[in-house]
Order: sequence, then C-alpha cells, then structure tokens
Amino acid sequence: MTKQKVLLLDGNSLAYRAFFALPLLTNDQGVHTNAVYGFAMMLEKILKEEQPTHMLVAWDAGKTTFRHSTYKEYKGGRQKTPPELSEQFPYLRKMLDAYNIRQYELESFEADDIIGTLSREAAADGVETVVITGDKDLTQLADKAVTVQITRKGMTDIEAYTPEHVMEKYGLTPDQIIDMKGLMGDASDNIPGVPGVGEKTAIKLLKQFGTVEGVYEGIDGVSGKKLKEKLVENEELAKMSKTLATINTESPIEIGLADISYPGPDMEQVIPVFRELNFRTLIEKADGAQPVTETEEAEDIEYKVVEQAPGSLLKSGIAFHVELSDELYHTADILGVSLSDGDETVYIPAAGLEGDKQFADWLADDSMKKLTVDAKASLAALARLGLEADGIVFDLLLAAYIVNPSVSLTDASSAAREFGFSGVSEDQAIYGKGAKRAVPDQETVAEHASRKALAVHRLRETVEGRLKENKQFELYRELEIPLATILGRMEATGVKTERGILEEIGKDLAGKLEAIEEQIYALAGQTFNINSTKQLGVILFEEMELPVIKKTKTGYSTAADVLEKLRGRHEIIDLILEYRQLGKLQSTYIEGLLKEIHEDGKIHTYYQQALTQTGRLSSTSPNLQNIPVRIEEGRKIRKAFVPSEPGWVMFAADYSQIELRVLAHMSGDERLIAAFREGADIHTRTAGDVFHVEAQDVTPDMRRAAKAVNFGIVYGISDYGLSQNLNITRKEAAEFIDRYLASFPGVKQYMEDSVAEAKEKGFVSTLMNRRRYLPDINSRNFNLRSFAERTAMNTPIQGTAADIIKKAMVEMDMRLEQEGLQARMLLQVHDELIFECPEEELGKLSEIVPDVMEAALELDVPLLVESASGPSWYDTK
DNA sequence: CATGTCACG
DNA sequence: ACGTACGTGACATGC
Repeated sequence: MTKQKVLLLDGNSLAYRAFFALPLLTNDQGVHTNAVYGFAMMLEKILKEEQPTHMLVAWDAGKTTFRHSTYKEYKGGRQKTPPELSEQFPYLRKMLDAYNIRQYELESFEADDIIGTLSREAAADGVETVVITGDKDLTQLADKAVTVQITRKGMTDIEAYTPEHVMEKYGLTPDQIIDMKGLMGDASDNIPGVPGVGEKTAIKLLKQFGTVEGVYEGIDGVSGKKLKEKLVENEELAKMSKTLATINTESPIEIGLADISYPGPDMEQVIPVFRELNFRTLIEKADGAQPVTETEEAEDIEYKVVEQAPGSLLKSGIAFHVELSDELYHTADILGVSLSDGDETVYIPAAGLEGDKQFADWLADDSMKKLTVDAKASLAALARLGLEADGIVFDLLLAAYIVNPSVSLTDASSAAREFGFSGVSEDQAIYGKGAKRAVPDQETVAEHASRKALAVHRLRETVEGRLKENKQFELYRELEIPLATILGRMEATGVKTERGILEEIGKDLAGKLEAIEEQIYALAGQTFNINSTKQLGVILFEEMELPVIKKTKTGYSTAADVLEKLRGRHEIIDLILEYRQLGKLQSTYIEGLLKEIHEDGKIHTYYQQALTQTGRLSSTSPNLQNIPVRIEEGRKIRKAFVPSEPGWVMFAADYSQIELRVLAHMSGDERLIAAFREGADIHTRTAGDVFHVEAQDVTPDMRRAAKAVNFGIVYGISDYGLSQNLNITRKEAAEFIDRYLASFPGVKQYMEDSVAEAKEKGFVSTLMNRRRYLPDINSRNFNLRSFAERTAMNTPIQGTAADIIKKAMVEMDMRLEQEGLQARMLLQVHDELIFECPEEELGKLSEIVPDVMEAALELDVPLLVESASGPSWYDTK
C-alpha cells in the first residue's frame, strides 16, 4: 500500500489570497475569475508536488460561529466580501467537485477548526499531513506529522512551517502561537489582546513564562512597572483572546480520513469548467495530462459466470444488480444477476435464477442488507419472476440524484462516474441504440453487469460520506430508498384501464373531429394540414390577413393564447381551438393510452425518481400525471381508469394549496400563516389584502387576479409573466406585485433571502435538505440570471411540497400494512394520491389517508387534505 | 432530432 | 435595455 498523505486546504483563506494577489480577470460572460484561477494554479502545483492520497477543502460556514458567543465583536469591522469575489465561490466549488476533491463546512465553525480536527486525527494515526492556507494563525497546528504551508505574495509561492521553522522564526513552539495571539491580539480578526503589547513583548514574555497562564502565575517576575500594570488590568482580555485564537481540534465534524480519499481529478469534468472560465493555459496543460478515467476504464476486473448464486455471496452487505435487455423493465427480458462483495464478483444468467431457492430466500430476507443501482427497476423486474426483495440499504442512482439532481443519470455508468468511478460502460455502448439495439454475447453482458455490482460495492462508503457531509443522508435513507420499493410496487400493480370506454370516447371524438375539419376547410377555401403550424400560419396570417400577435423563431405563433386573442375576428379561430383540443385527446389520450394497456388489462407507468430538478416524480410510458381534468370533455378519459377487482372502488386524496402553505411556513409571513390557520379562502383573502377591501366585497375578477398573483409568487414572480397570464399591462402587473409584497412582507423577505442564499452558497435547499445548484445565479447574462433567481424562489417551495408527499407515501405504505388493509396505492400526481380498495375499506381509508397525509410534516400552518371515492378515477371528485 | 403545442400539478 | 412566469411528457410536423 502506498504511503498516505493528507492535504487539508483552507478554502476561504486561499480564495481571499488569490483574489487580492491577482488582477481582476473575467471570462467572456463577464464573471470574475481571478480567485478561481489563482486557486487552480496553486492546486495544480501542490498536487504535482505532494501527490496526496487524501484531500479536503474546508469552508467557513455561516456568519456567526461559536467564537461569537465568547466575544460578539469577533471578526468585527471586517470589510464585506467584495461581490467580485462572492460570485466566484460557486465556480470554485464546481471546480473542486470536478477535481474529485471533497469539500466540507460545518455550521458555526470555521474552516480552521475543521482542518485542526482532521489534522489531529491524521497526526494521531501518524499520517503525514499538509495544511495549506493563507492565514498564519494555522501555524499553531504544526507538528511532527503536520506541516503548515502559507501562501506568500503570488499564489504558487509557498512557505512551509514545520515546528522547527516556527521556532526559527519566532523562537516559539507552534502551541505558543496561540499564547502570542492572546497577548498581542490580531487586528484582522478583531481579537483585542493586551493593549500596548506587540509581537516583540509577547515573544519575550512567552520565552520567560511559556504560556499566557504562566505569565499571570509569575506576574511578579514581569519586568517593567507599566507592562505589569497593563497585563494585570487586562487579564480577562488576554485569556479570552487566547481562547478566540485557539483552533478547535475537537469540532463535531461528521467526516474522517476515510471519507476524504482522493481518487485524482476527473479531467472530463475539469476541462469543461476550465473552458467555461476561459482558462486557456490550464486547459492546454490538462489536455496533455493522462486522464485518470482512461486508466480506470482499462482496469481489468475479476468475475466468474456461475449457474447458481454461491453461498459465499448470500450474505449481508452484498451489491446486486439485475441486468435487463431494455430500460423498459416491465417488459424487458431479464438477462441475469450480478453479485459482488468487493472481492468476489459473479454473474448468474437468468436460467439459473428460477429454481434457486437459496437466492430467493436471501433476496427476501430483510436482515440481508443489499446494495444496488436503481433498486426500483431491479425489484419490478424480479417481481415478474415471482421474486421479492427486501433489505435494500443503498442505491447508487438515488444517491447520485440526491447529491446533485442536475446530473443526467441515464444508467449505472453515469451514476458511478458522478463519484469518480469510470469502470462501468454505458448501457448504450453495450446494447447499441435505436434500430441497432441488440443483446450481445453472454460474456460481454456478464462483464458489464459484474462491473456494475462491483462499482456499487466500491462506491458505497464514499457516497454515503458525501450524503452525510451535506446532511442529506436522512433524506436519502429514510425517504428516497423506501420510496423506491413503494413506487416499484405501484408500477408493478398498475391501473386497470377499460379499453372499451376509451374506444367509445375515441369514436365520438373521431366524428366531431371530422365535422370540424370539414368546416375549417370550407372557411379556409382549401384543405391543408391543420396540425402543421407552418401551413396554418400561412392560412391565418397571409391568406386571411389576421394580425400577427407573436412570432416564434421559425415563423408565426399559433399557440392557444395567441388564437385566444384573435377570437371574434374570424369564426375559423374557435374551430381551430376546438380541433386542437379534441385532436390532443384523440392522439395522446385515446390512441396513446390504448397502446399502453398490457395483457393484464392494466397500464403500468414508470415513475422517474431521479430526474426532476425539484424532487418531484415524473411519470412516463405513459405519463399518468397529465391525464385531462380541467375541461369536462377530457376529464371523461378518467372514466376508463377503474378498480382491478370486483367490489372495489377508486379512492383519491389531494393536498389543498400545498405550495402556498409551504410558502407560508418557510417565509414565516404572519398574515399568510394566519389566513391558513383561520381556514380562509386564500385567494379571496389575498384579493382583500391586495385591493384593500373586506372579504365580502371581493369580486370574482379580483379573486381571479389574486389567484394569478399567488401562482406567480410560487413560481418566482415577474411583472412580465403576470401581465401575460392576466392579459394586463406590465405596469399594472408590477403594481399588483408591489401591493402583494407590501401586504405580505414576510414573503418579500423570503424571496430576497432565497436569492441571496443561492448567490452565496451556489444552491438552494428544501426543508428536508434536498438541494438544487444554480450555477447561473451570478451570471452577467440577464436571462440566465433572472431564470436562476426565479428558480431560487420556486425550488424550495415546489421541492418541499415534493418532500412532504413522498414522506406521506412512505408512511401510508407502512400504515396500510399495519392496519392489514387490502387497499393499494396506485398513482401519485404531485399533490394527490390515488388508491383502489374493497368497498368495505372505504370508511377506514377515508380516515387514515387524510390523517397520514396531513401529519406527514409538521408546519406552522395546517396541511389540509380532501378526499373522494367512486367507481372510476373520474368519480373521485 | 429539433420545434411547437398542449396535457397535468 | 434585457424579455420569462415553476416543474414535467407526448405527439405531430418537417428538416
């Protein structure tokens, strides 16, 4: 084993140093880049020189630390961080992520304390440690095993402080640096020290007495009457100053050496970051270097193809993966299963699985903990072989999603790559795509599947460490992991869909469509493809010479909101709108859904659990989260969704105004909270507040406007967006917004805080610590920046609502089991859960479901759930 | 395979 | 001055 070497970097101090050491550079977007550039230069140099096996960049967290409770003036009088530097922090973090360097921060502690604590751990293990900082304070950490390197003038000029060097420079031991600070103070941190005592006097005193305490014990031996007086007068101050200057080497950090191993940079990730920042020289250097990914890809792995699962791998803590011929796992062929304990890896072709009772028992045994990548897919596929799996404790796909939802996670390869492991090929490289898709020879499949299981096993520790650092372990383990099993079961259960009902609606639609089509051709004086926006544009705006209201980048816009404005100018408009509406129903919902009904008479959707940027689910093949409801004609489609057993009924429950309630809670706005506590109609109440009238005087138009404003607030409001929605001028919209924000000052504050937080940290969070990174939040491009700002306002709200219903689903699943009910959860539509159950269970279900949903998360406002039942989904209203 | 449109929360 | 409401998926058209 190679000798370990730990590198600990003080992120904030190095960023400051770099910022002031270099001229203000910018990239082509106008973003300042000098601090990132200096940091990168330093990093390249240090990596080459030190060849570390472990690395960490520590950041300061929060404005106040435990030191402020000792002395509230600590670091007082400091200049605010220049905005030109602030905007660089998200890029720094992104760059470090690309380098695969672990980053850590801890609420109310400073980077110094994190570094101090880790360096003590390393020193105790006798591991060589190098601390890199721009701050001389850290020299107190120097030790036999710990070298402190301080950057000088430039960023790459570094001075190493070993205990010997400290002694040479000050005549003191590293420990005594703290005592020196106690006596002389530190202007940059606003540590007072003893007035009148400077570096010279402090060193002299410490050489004589050793420590601050020693000075006071031997105070009579201090030479000089004035000095003695000053020391006596300021004893408290000296001792407090020493405390302030002391780095906490026992901070409650949640990571250890094991969590900060450094695999080397992922140049495929680093180079795009350099490119974005216009670091040409660094790109050239990096391009020449051998990327680590290639060597890893070339790494041979050991695996065996076996007919049955070996007993040696039917234990707890094993990674398993079900290899499928296709991503549509409800119908795909099961090719085989791979198992790995990190050393031994095997692949079992599907033929061997069916009769393997030991494997089946191991799978179903909850005490046999299992590691996976995409547990939901494996579970749903295994269910088709009659196999049940329990005891899933790790899912690489979900972990990668929680760490960063913006990464496109298409397969095990992309998830593994997120954590620096490139030893898994993409599924597409093995199976091909489109028409060329095919299952290759067994040997190829076996190696591919084996690599996945091995990757899962190898990455577990790293990945869980990262989740813990980000305080996301609970979200991942208690919410997303259990939910995967539940969703898999919902998908496998499916929803019974009456072919006959869809066909009947389809026939009716076909007749209406044909009639409308003829009328449209008659009015146009010619036949054309009504579904072609291009042809329709020519008819409407050239031949009929209707006014052009909006253009798209390819021609005239014929979108519904545009046609809406042309109504009354020509009778063809209404017909086109109706044709579009009915055509949509026919193609997407009648023809589309009919194609999705399986042999069992059910539709089995796929929930994407690792896709949306906000934490919501999405539904595909088919999408059952956008079945029509707003217009009666479309709503009838829901009549086709029925219970799968005779004597059963459909049952649905939905959260009322969940996003506005979440906003009330997160903003703490008193008026909004009061409105929900009183059970007021929220849109009427808003209208009353905004228009300054009593509730009984709110007109329907006022309520409609208020409703639009409420939506706008949740979306991250803009006057333009609201004006479009309400069809009013931008000025009027701006006035509405101003009045709203004046009525709900807490909301205004929340919006500002969300954006500020995003600018500082580079991400926003939900109540359950789901994150979304917003790299464009400091962009010079108005569009990109505005979008990121609205996202910063919307994501915590939409995401927290998603957290809440997910938690309700996990709890609901347990409750159904506990109560011994037959009822089944079938669908989730963002704020709504749909069940089927025996009629006899209705009474119990209509109590339990709202109870569980309302209690899912305790907020400062009540959650309200409404429910209904009936013979089809249509009737649950 | 991109674009426009429209279905949902 | 800039020009968009937040989050999704499916379908038809046309290059």
